[in-house]
Amino acid sequence: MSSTPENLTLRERTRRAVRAEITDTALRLFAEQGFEATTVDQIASAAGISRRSFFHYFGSKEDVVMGDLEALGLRVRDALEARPATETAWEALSEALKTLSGPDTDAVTELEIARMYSDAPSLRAKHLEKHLRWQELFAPDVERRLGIAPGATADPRARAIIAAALACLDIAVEAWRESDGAADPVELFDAAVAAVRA
Amino acid sequence: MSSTPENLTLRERTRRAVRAEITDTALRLFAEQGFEATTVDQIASAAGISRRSFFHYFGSKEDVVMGDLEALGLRVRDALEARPATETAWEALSEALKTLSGPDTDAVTELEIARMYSDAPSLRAKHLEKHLRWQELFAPDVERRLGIAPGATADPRARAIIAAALACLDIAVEAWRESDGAADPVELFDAAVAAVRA
DNA sequence: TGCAAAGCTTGCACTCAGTGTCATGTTCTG
DNA sequence: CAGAACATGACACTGAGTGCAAGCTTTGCA
Repeated sequence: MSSTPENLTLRERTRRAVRAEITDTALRLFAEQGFEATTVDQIASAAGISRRSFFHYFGSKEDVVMGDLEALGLRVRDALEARPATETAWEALSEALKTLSGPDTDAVTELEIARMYSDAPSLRAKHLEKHLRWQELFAPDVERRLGIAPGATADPRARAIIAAALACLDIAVEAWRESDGAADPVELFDAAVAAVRA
Repeated sequence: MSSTPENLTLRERTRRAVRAEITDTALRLFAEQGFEATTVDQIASAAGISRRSFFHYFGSKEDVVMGDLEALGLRVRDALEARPATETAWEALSEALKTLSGPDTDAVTELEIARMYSDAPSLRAKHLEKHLRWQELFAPDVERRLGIAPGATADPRARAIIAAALACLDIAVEAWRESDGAADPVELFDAAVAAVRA
């Protein structure tokens, strides 16, 4: 279920190819010069497109690094909704989030990206913004598990649990980066969750 | 311990006065036109200073709204360290954070600010950034309470608890804003914490 | 009291991100 | 093949934020 299904329109295929090309170019430049020191003009001309076209593909410089967090969020949501109804909100959420650390993720690139986050405030900021989106995505399921009428009230409980779980995720990734990829991210995440729930 | 001690140099006093003046002007404009629709030029000329001077007082447009979150963080840290050593990390943190909701806070202004957050992404982003700073501020005390050697390891536990507590705080404020200030923020916070720790 | 250092204000010029518009070309659909 | 839909790039523009230098005021010290 990945890598460019052939039964796609030409436009769509080139679009994806160009997008990938921009991403590769940009990540290379970021790794070489740092995120902030790299301008959109540099990325565009290195990728052989115009500055304007860059912004047809990505809403912001940050978006290149973030990848498709929206799609990732949807995947996690699906994993969450697939967990048995008998599991508590915390259990189901934790397990769903662990699907992010699949074997298909490229650890080296991930580590490079994680390192960028640590010295580019605007990147961290956008990332946290995305988590706010995820919060809404996961809320219905978590509310169901808590037995709250969905979306009806301004009940903070579901959102609090989700936000806490996402915080654990971020902390785990951060600790993983600090260990230079040596530590096991899932273990770190479990440790974080355990500490929060103790 | 507030409002312009008189034994201060003239420069310092004027500096504070100007800063306050800019803040008032800016908040008024933000309330009238919205945060994003208000430009720094507008704020500067409405406050009777040059655009350049504005940036001598505030690092960014967002900073005007945020106030002195750094100082606030220090206050919370002090409150945290003043809690009895017998309290758990969660207990101490919760109580320390509740000092933010003192009787001296102007609910009307706070509500207006909270509303701005909800429709200005850059504002939310900067706010979350500040919380990252708070995390470092609170970490030593929390590590002590957990019995972790301070700062030595990449142990995620202290950071996770702090991040979770701050998430509860944000969620509580958000819910409070949604209730238009009707609900009790401390109750909302407690509900959030209870849900997370359940 | 007077003078030098330090600080404040401002204008100007600059970089960079991001957006709107429009003309030109390419691909898709029927 | 015609027309719709989309892609591209050029141009011009806004708005945030920074560096620099000139001219002023305050302050601290001799």
